[in-house]
Amino acid sequence: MTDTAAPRRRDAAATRLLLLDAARRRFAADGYSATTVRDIAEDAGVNVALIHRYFTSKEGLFEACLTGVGDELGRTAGEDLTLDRIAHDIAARLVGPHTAKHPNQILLLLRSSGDERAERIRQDILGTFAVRLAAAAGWRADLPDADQRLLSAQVTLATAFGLAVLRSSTTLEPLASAGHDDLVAPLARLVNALLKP
Amino acid sequence: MTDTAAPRRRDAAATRLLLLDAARRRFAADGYSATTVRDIAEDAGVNVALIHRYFTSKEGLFEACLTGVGDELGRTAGEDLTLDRIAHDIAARLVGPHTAKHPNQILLLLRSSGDERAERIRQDILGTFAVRLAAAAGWRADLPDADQRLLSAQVTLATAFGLAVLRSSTTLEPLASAGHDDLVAPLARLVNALLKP
DNA sequence: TGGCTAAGTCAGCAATCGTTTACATATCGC
DNA sequence: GCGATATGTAAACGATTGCTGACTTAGCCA
Repeated sequence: MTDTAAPRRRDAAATRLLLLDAARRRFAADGYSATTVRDIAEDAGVNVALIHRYFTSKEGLFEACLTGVGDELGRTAGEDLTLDRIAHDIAARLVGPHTAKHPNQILLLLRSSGDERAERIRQDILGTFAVRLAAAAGWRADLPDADQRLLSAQVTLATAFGLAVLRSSTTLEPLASAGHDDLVAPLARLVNALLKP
Repeated sequence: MTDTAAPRRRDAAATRLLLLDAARRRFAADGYSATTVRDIAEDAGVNVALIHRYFTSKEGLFEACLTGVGDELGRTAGEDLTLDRIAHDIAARLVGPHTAKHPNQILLLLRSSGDERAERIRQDILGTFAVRLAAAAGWRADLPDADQRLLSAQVTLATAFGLAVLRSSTTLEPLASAGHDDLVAPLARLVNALLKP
């Protein structure tokens, strides 16, 4: 019985990703301060000291996680967002296939480390996301009711985040075990009421 | 110059409330694990050891905070909740007058300590609150579409929580500085779309 | 193949955490 | 007024935290 696991091949980029991946899960699920660097390192199967080698600090790692989801959202939820697909997209991001690999990464955008730079990154992502949502609903900055429309988009965004939080931290039924289609129904009505021009 | 502050009169119940009050603020604002018992004690102007005397542990104090907001919600958001007052009530709870004394106490219901008993308390409060919301919209357990209606009520609840989180942890404009009336407008449309029978 | 550098390991630092214990003193019934 | 007891204080405990430095070893190129 060779129970001694074969030591992984040395690869800086690969272990960096391992750490980033484990960190994203932990931070999203447990929050910043409840997560220890030793937890992350153990999840990644990597020595603790490497966290500081590749990310200089726990804060640095958290920052990297934030920019990670930022880039991912930038790619996934692209420019071609149409009004009648918003409800579907939100539902997909709550129960979709990526949820299996990266459960509830949206939550990461609500986790706070207290660090100023991380906070700025978070603000930027949320801001551009809200604008993108509003734009899909015909919003433009020079319209007379621009503020009210943007506010409505942010309320819609709030619903998405609230659903993510409730589903991840409670067993509130029927919400907790609602599937994609179950969520699309009320979300479509919500989007229609809030964002329809 | 008598700069030595007059030592408060010894009063167990009073200092218990001082601790509870400070704890509710801290836990709601910073979360469970980011809050230290020394922070709470200092805010309350009270010795750290008294936390363990009156609440046996940090977890115990957190539990007491939860049941506190539970009772308060039970009293404030009474039985007489009508459909067309929901939007107003939610908005009031986000920017209302109690917000001055107890800013964002709703957030406490989303903070997790990991403790099992605290988790149960949280679940109970959220569950009954969702049912109460649904009931105001004509929901009854024996209706054929009971689940869908309850789900819609929980989505509405999710919006309220999402708004609380976003407003407390970001400076997302115009949401962050939106007043009561600004919020009622979209919330009324939302409630109308989701809960109207 | 030998050696140099990058990649990973190990042990332990100082600080802070929740908690406990031993002690001081205000408060109140008698 | 006196003593019993509830209330508050002070100091420290062990455990855990993020982090660091000195060390070992694998990987690659000349």
